[in-house]
Amino acid sequence: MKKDKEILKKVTALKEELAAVSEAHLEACMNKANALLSSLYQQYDFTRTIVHMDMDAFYAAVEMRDNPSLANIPMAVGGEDMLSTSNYIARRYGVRAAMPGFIARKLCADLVIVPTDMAKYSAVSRVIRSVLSQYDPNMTPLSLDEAYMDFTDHLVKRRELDDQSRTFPEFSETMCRCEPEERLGVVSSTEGISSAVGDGVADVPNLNEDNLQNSVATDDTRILPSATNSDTEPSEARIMKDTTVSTDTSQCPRCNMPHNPKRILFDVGVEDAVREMRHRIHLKTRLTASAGIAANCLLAKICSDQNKPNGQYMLPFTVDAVQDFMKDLPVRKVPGVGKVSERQLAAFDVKVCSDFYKHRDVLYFLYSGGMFEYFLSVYLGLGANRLSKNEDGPKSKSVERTFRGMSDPDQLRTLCHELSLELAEDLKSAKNLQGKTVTLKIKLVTFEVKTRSQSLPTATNDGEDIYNVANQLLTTEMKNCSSKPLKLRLMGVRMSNFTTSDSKQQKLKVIRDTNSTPSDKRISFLDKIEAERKSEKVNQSCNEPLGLLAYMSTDKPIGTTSNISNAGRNVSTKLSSVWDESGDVTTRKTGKIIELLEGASNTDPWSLADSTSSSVATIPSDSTVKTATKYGPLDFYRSSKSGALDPWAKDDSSSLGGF
DNA sequence: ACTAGAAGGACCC
DNA sequence: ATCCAGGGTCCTTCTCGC
Repeated sequence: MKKDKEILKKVTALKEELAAVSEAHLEACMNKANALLSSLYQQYDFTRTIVHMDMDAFYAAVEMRDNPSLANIPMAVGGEDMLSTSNYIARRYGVRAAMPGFIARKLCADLVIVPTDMAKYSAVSRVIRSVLSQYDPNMTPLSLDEAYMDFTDHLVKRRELDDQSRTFPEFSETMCRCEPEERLGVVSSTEGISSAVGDGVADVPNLNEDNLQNSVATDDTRILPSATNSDTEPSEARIMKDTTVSTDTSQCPRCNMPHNPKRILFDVGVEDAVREMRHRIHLKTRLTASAGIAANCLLAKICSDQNKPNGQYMLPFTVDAVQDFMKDLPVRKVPGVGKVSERQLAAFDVKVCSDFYKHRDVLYFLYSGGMFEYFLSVYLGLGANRLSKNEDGPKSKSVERTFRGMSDPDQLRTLCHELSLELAEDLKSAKNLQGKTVTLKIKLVTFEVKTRSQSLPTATNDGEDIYNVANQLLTTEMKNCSSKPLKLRLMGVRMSNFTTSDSKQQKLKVIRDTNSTPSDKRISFLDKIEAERKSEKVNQSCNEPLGLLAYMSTDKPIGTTSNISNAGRNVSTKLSSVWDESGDVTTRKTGKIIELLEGASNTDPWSLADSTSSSVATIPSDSTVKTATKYGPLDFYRSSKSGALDPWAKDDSSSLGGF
C-alpha cells in the first residue's frame, strides 16, 4: 500500500516531466528510437537452438515425491513467515511463492507447510544436470531447477544416433526406470552415472552393463503407433514393445524392480530431443520439467513458461513467428520486468511488448539508454544465443537472518558476530574469497531496510575482521537512532568487492600498456575538445577551471533533470561545472551528455586516459558497463596549473599520480 | 594496483 | 490478496572541495 503510493508518486513525477517536454523533442526521441530499431533489426540470428528447461514447482515436487501423503493435498515449502514455492493444488487457492505463510493459511486453511531442505534439492539438481549435460556439456544452470542449453551441436550428432540410442523405458513407478547413459552416445564417460549414484539420492538407480545388453531394443520394427505423451502437441515419439525384455523376468539388480517392457523411441528432431530429455529427467527423478525451445535465451525462457507444467513449447525460427509471438506478450512475462516496472510501464500504456514499439518515443525519453535498448530488443524478440560461461565467481557473499524484533544491543552484537563468522566460513569454503567491502544490512520492525557499508584498504575474509567493521557499522546505527532503541527483524552481513582474479588483472594491464602512449586518436580527441571549448558553443568566459568532455544536452533543462544516466545512448557522470548551450554555468549537476565526441571508443573507458595531464575516459556504448558513474568520464580534462585531476580528490593526490 | 564509495532498489529463483 | 526469506545480480543516484 505504501509502496503503491511510492510508485504512483514516481509515475506522476515522470508524467509531469513528460508533459513539459516539447513536441520537437519527442520527435527527436522518436528518431533516435527508430535509428536504434533499425540497427537492432539486423541482429536476428536463427542459427542456434536454445532450450530453457525449468522444473515444475521444484521444491514442492521433491517433497511430494518423497512423502506421498503430500501428493494430493495443498502444500507449500518454506516457513511460517515465507513460502518458497507451493504445489499446484495450493496454487488453486492462490497460494504462491514469496508469500508469507500466515497469509497463505488464510487463503487455504488446510495448507501443509514443509520446511525447506536445500541439501536435498541440490542433490536432485545434480542428477538433473547430469542429464542436461548430455545434451549440452556447456549447459548453464540459472538455479537449482533451471538451465539454458544450446542444442545445436546435439541435434547434428543426433541425426547419426541409431534408434536404440533414442529409446528409453516408459515411465512407471513400479518397474525399472533405469536407463544407460551410454546409449545417447554424447557423453562417453560415466560421469552422469557416478554423480547420480554418489549424491545420496537413493532412488535414482542406474543400469549396469549387463542390463544394458538386455534392455535395449535391437529390432527397429517394433515401433507402435500409439504415442502417449503429456504434451499437447503431436509427438513423434513412439512406444515400443520390447519382446526381448518382456520375456525376461529378471529384475534390475540396481533398483530391484522388474524390467519395463514398454519403451519409447524419440525422433531425431528438436522437439523429440527435448521431450526425450524431459522424459529422462522424469525417469531419474520422478519429477516433471517444462521446456522452451527457441532461437535465443530470452525467447526460450519465455517459452518454457507457455505449457507449464510438464509441457514444452517451440517458437518457430522465423522473424514473423517471433514478432507475432512477442506482439501480445504481457511485459510482465519479460525477464527483468517485475511488479514495479509492470506498474510503471502500465502507467504509460505499455502493457504488452508491442507497446514497447508503440510508445518508443516516450520510453526513450523516460528510460536510460540500456533499459530502452533492452525494451526494444525484447519487442523484436532478440536475445543472447550463446551461453556465457559464468567465469568470474560470485560478486558478493552474504549471510542474513530474520527474527522477531530484537533491540538489546548485546544480543544484536552477538548476532552480528555470529553472522560475521559464518560469512567468513562461507568465504573460505568458496575458494577462499577475500573482499574489501563489508555491508551491514538491517531491517527494522517497520520493514524498512537499511544497508551500511564500509570498504577496507585491504581484502580479508577473517571473521573477526569482518565483525569489527560490521559491528562498527551497527554501533553507528544504534547511536544514530538513540531516541528509540533500534529494533530489528533482520540482520545480515555481506562481503563484496572481491580481489580480482589474476587473469582479469592481466587483461586490464594489457589494455593500459597499449595505450600508455597517447595515440593519434587520443590527440585528435583532445584537440576536438579544445576546439569545442573555443567555439561559440561554449562560453569561454565561464570561470575556468574546468573544461568539459562533451557538451551538455539541452534535452532537459539542467537542474531539473533527475534520472538520466547510463552507458550507451546517454552518459551520466559527475560533472563539476558544465556549460549548457547558452553558456550559463551550472555547478555540480549531474548531467546528460547526449553526444560523445569523436574518439569515444567502445573499449575500456580508461583506454583514452592521458598519461600525463588528464584523465579523460568515455563510456563504452556496450550496455554491459556497470554504472556510468563509476566508470564514467572523469569529465574534465582541466587545464591547468594546479594539481589534482579530480577536484574532489583528497589531498593525497599521489593516488592519482599514476596518470 | 587502481582508477569512488555508499546507499538504496528492482528483480530473480 | 500483502509487504516477504535468503541468496544473489544489476542498476541508479548522490556525495565529495573551495
